[in-house]
Amino acid sequence: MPELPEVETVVRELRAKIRNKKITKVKVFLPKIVSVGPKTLSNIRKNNPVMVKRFISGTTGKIIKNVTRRAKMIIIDLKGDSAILVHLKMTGQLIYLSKNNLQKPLRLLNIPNIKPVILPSKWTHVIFDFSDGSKLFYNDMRQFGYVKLVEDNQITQVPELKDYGPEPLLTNFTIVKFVSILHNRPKMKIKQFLLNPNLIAGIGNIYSDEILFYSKVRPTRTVQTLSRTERARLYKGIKKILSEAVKKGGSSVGDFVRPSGKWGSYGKVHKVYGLSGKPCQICGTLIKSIKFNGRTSSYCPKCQK
DNA sequence: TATATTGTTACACC
DNA sequence: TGGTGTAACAATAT
Repeated sequence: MPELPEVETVVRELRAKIRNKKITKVKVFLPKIVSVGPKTLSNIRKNNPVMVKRFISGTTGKIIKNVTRRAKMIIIDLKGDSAILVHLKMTGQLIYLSKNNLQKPLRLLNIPNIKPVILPSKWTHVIFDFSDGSKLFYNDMRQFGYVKLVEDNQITQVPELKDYGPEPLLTNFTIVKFVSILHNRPKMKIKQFLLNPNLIAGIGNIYSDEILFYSKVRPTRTVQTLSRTERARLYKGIKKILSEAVKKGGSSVGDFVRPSGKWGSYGKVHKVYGLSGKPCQICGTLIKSIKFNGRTSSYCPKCQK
């Protein structure tokens, strides 16, 4: 379940591995995963065979200029004014293997007794081959993610990209900006606020729970009830929790693995997410799990007010 | 077999 | 018009 830190981890490792490499071959096993142009999701899902041809011809032979990120979107910049956008959604993976590692079995799920596999697996939907014999695999068990090719001049028309809020780890995301966004949404529950990508980009269910624990604020509080101190703690929490998770290479909950096939270690320091029924590490009170707005939230009833 | 899962969009309502 | 809340959607493992 990749959120900002996981996607950032993928982007950094991928950048180091595939920059300046040439795509020599592209294979698409599941047509609906790929698309061309700044389309909406509903248009992407049409399984268009012409789309697949255009995707393959538009990417084959191109050289990778850079790999960057906006919110949870991976942007693979190609020389010649186009880019491949990859959204991993719930269970997407981008796994890079050098020529020497292609036959090495990988444990692709963070489940103790899962069998190692050699790629492509049954969940591999797209493969990019590079000129040095290395390969990039797009795997996706739930098939919620997508890979789309856009011209650089279309990038601002991609709906999900143009609507994203500020990047929380950039220096231009200041406390003044944060407080003003809060101010515009007085009635929203803080959990929902943190999860909304149009307000702040890149925060999902794991890190919103962890940020709220750090800030000592319950997920059900509305924005207008938050004190000055709590707003400041939330701001600090967003920066701190996300940047520490990036340092540790993400959380590796569920299906997230790094392009190298290794796992991030932030999951080991989760304080509330996935710990429902376990004692709080600060006060020993049992972590509570509630569901609202269709999402599960875990929090400590004593530490979080 | 019913359910849980999550990022994002669609839509109804005020 | 735009903030807000809710439902829907993708597909599969358990």
